[in-house]
Amino acid sequence: MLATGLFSNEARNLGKSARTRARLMDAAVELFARDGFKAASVNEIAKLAEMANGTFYVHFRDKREIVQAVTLGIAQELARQLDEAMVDIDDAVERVSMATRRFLDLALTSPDWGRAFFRAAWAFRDLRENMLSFLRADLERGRDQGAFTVEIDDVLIDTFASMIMGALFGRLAGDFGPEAGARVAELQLRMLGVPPQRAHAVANRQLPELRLTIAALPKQLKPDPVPSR
Amino acid sequence: MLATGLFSNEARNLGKSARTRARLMDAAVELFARDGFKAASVNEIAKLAEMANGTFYVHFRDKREIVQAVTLGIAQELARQLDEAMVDIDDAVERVSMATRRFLDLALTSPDWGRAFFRAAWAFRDLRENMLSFLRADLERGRDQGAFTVEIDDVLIDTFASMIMGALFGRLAGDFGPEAGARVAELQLRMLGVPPQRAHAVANRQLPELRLTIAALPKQLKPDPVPSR
Amino acid sequence: MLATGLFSNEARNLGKSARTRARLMDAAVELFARDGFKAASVNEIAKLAEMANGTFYVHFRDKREIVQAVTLGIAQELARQLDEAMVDIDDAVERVSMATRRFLDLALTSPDWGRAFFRAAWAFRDLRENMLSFLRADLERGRDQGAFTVEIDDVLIDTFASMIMGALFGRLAGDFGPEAGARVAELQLRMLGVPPQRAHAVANRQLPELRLTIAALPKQLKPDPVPSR
Amino acid sequence: MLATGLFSNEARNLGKSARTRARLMDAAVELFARDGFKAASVNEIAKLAEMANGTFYVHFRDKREIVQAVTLGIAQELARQLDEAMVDIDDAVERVSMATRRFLDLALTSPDWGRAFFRAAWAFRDLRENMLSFLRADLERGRDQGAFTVEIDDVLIDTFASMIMGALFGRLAGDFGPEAGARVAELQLRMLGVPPQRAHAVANRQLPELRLTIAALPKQLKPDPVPSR
DNA sequence: TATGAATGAGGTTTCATTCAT
DNA sequence: TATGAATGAAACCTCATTCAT
Repeated sequence: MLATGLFSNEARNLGKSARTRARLMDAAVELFARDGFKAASVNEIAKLAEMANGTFYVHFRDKREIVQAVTLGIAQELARQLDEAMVDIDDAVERVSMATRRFLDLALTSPDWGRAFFRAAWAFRDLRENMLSFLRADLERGRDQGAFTVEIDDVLIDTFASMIMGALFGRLAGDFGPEAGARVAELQLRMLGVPPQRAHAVANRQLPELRLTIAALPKQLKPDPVPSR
Repeated sequence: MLATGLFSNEARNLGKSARTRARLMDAAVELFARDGFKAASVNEIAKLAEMANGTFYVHFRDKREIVQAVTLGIAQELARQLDEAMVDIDDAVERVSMATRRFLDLALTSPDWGRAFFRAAWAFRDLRENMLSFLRADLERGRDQGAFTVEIDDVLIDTFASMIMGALFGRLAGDFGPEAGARVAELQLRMLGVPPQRAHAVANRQLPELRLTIAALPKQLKPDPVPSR
Repeated sequence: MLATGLFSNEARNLGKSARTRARLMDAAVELFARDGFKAASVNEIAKLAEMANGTFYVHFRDKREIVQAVTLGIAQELARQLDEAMVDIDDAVERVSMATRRFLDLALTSPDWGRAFFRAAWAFRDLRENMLSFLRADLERGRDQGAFTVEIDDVLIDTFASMIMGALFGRLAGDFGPEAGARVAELQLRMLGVPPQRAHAVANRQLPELRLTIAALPKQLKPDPVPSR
Repeated sequence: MLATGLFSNEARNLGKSARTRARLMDAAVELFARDGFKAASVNEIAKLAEMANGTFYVHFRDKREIVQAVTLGIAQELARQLDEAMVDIDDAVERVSMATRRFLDLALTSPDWGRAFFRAAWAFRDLRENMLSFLRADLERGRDQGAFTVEIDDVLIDTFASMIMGALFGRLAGDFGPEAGARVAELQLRMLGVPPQRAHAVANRQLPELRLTIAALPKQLKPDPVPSR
């Protein structure tokens, strides 16, 4: 019955409608990851979710809406889990390293989510800016703590994010193994001005096991006008 | 007559067939940049190139083929020009800074090319690896010259490339101005272990004016099996 | 709660089932008037009636049935009210003038009803013939009273009706004002052979105020085989 | 091969594209007549025209466009033929009688055209007003010649047209025979103030045989905002 | 080579209707 | 009675590709 996707899991205790909607979203994630937002067809989503194509439109006004729901759902869930994982950490150097490494772990927990997130990151400015604002806070914290010697500006933040996304891509493509997260975190810390030894030490510190929890549902998101799909 | 695109320019002294083909490629670049590879339609390409849709298939076996031709053509041309710009430089620190800054300048000379390149970079592994091999050479040179203290591995190279691509995206989206290239180059040098002052100095050194030349034509390219489209 | 339509009003003292049915019919009239029989959708009718779409099929076997019910209901109600308004009039000249003028007034009391009636008139032969039989009686009365010099045949009756429908259309479209009824009645009387002065006088006579009452419910109606939809 | 419709006939000496387009228009007329503009489907039109559904969109941007082309084509052709038939007649009484009778003859030459015209008349204000302007000219001529005693206003013209349309409907529905045209013309003349004997005489005068000729092609037309389909 | 009409599979979306609750 | 999720046929339209000229 395939009710195995993460959205279905989140919705397993909700009403029938919510569960059907979640099944569609799970199917959509899978196809978005494989084919992209544009190439994935509504009919195929419905077929993969094992329901009639008309059913799709009972739950989503149109294709745009499921793209938004899936995208936002993934972003929110990743952000929530990342936040949870970092709640106890105060040191900015640790936080920045943790953010990169944990984010990659989380996004790779379900490669479909990772792939869909990767696509969405280029397509939706809202989502991008939302993620970047968290990053900015930690980078500024590091500057204020005197740990980072580099100036914090938009280019830095964006570049920092690009390094993470590059690592995500490499891992999804199978080019890199699990150690890539630590490696990229180390490079980031070097870039920020953390002394090489400390950068290496912090970035390679053993992380506590990843404990996954499940949560809420999405709302809104509007696509970039320009460089999307 | 629109014979103004870069491919048409390259082909201006070739036979009629080559010139027709080039006009199609110029039209394709424009539409690929605006709509993506999937959404750009063959009919629209032919219309923009001011010829009958059937003519398209005289010059390309199918849509895949023009995507490859355009993509590879752009990559080769960018690589050629970049190479030319760097031919006299020996110092790896200078080379690496120059590569990032010049590449961005070149790719933004024609935003359509930049956009098409950006899309292609994620879609075609061959193209990616081709670009990365040049990078690797310069990074290893820097290590051998004792300028870079960081270990050179695949993750580093890929990360370095991601930083460039992130900057390209930001510039195409209008988020960054022309200074972004120098800024990213500086961040890269810091990451590689170049002392901050030198990194800043080299990355912000005045560049010789960009002199554009025109050249050769493409052949082959196969798309990634997995995370493309 | 919108229980304000004419059918709901008629059914206000009946059982709950009848009232629900009436609410659906009121919603249907509104949408039929706006969109036509074909374009009005069952889901939209139910939504406008503020109930679940499934409820529709508790009260009507299918869409055809509500079209018939609404159509016949409107026709019967218009005929009843027209009849009531004319019950005291004996002179055929007065009756014919009154029929045209009052019918237009009645049909325009609720533009939705007028529009729906207009559409139905071309679509349902039964309804048409039902209306025409009343007309025939008055025309024959006029002939027998010596007021009309024209021969009474099917073409005359139909033509007479067409003049009314044309006026209805013009008024619904906003092309004509309230005076159109008198004008058309005058033209009809001239056509029938009433002397112009008398035609003018009778057609422009002040009408007693329109007093609306409410009444019964529909049953049956079958669509024309040929030139409908 | 069905290349028998009137549009195909008109286009029989034109290029292949025009002939295909005409075949589609002939098929469309047939289906519009039977099912209405809304209910007739593009796929069915293509099927009836014996071509692939995609071919439809080679010749028409969308369904609206073929509705306009067919509608305007019919109206123009009917107007042209009617004009031709009346070119030698000066007497307004004769002209008015001729217009009604000949129009009905023409429209019934091809019942599909008649039916499509009937539908279009209610749906497209432009078309309606175009036809009415010809009518107005003849009615004013009659007034100026002293033949009509009635006042010429919008309601009169519209009513006059409604009488014709009513007769067309009756003939299409099979309710009336060929004599209906003369009968309606007589009623119209009576309405206008022509003395009954003259009205009868003129309306029943033998008409010269109908000689059909073929002609030009359509351009433009926009649908009514309000009371259409 | 070049043309452009023709094809038909497949995309998104709507909608009358059914059915389990 | 009432609900509303589910269905699947069918609507409009797009597009890569073929083919006769």
